[in-house]
Amino acid sequence: MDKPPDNDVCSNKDLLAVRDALDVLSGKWKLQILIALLNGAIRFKEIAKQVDGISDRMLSKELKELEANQLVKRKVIDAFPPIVEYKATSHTKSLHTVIYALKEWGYFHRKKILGK
Amino acid sequence: MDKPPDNDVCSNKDLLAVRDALDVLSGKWKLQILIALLNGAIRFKEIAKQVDGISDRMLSKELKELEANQLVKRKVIDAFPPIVEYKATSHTKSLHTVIYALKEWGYFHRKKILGK
DNA sequence: TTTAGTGCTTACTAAAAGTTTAGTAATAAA
DNA sequence: TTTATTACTAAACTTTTAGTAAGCACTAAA
Repeated sequence: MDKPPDNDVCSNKDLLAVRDALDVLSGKWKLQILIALLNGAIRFKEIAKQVDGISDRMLSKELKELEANQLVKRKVIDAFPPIVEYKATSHTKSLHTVIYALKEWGYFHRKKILGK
Repeated sequence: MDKPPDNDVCSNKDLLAVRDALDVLSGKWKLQILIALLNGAIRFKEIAKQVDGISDRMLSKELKELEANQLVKRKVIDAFPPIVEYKATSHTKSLHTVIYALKEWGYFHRKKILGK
C-alpha cells in the first residue's frame, strides 16, 4: 500500500517548517536571551545579568546558535577590557508574530487547565 | 537597586505564558501525534503507524501528557482485543493558530538561512 | 601585589529525554 | 498448539542537554 497524498491538516513539509521554528526557540535559555536583546541588552555580561541563573558557558553557547540562525549579531570592539556587542536583528523582530501567538495561546491554555 | 518595572517587549508573566505554550509542544513526538489526531487517527496502533519510528512506550507517555493538557480525549471501548479511542479536542483545534504561525515563520526562516 | 572585570573555553558531572527489549491479559485465527 | 493482536508497562540502557568549576589574556584600580 502506498502512502496517501498530503492533503492533511499539516503536510510533512509543513511539519518540518514548524519544527524549524520550534528548534530556534528550543532549550532553557534562548527565549530569555532573545527577549533581553529585544529589550536592548548589549554586552555579554549585561545579558548574563538579565537572564537570571545562566552560566557563562551556556550563554556563550546559546549566543552562537542564535548567531548561526541570524537572530543575533555579534560585534567586537577592540578595547580593554574587551567589549562585545550583541544585538537583535530584523530577523529577530520577525519572530514577534510567533512569540505573540505562543503567548496568547499560553494564557488561553492556562485558563483552560486551571478552570475558567 | 530594584528591578525595573515590566514595560518590556515581553514581561515575566508573558514569558511564562510563551513557555507554557512551548512546553505543550515540546519533545520529539507531541507535534506529530497531534497532527495525526487532527487528521483523524483514532486507535493507539493507528497513531503508532502514522507517527513513524515512535515506540509504544513513548506513544503511551506522550498521549498521557497530552491528555493532561486536554489536547487528547481518551475513550475505552470494552472489547476483545481492546479498543481505545484517542481524539483531538476543541482545545487541540485552538492550537491551529499557533502551529500556523510557527509554520509560516519556519518557511520564512529557511529562506533566510539558505539564502533567498 | 592582590583583586576585579571582560568574554570567553575546557573538562567534567548530573539530570533529563529518548530507545531497546521484553513482557502482560485475553482472545481468536492458523 | 503456536502465533497474532491490542494497549499498554517495566527495566536497562544510551543520548542529549544543562550545570559546575576552573582558568585564560589583558588591564586598571585598590
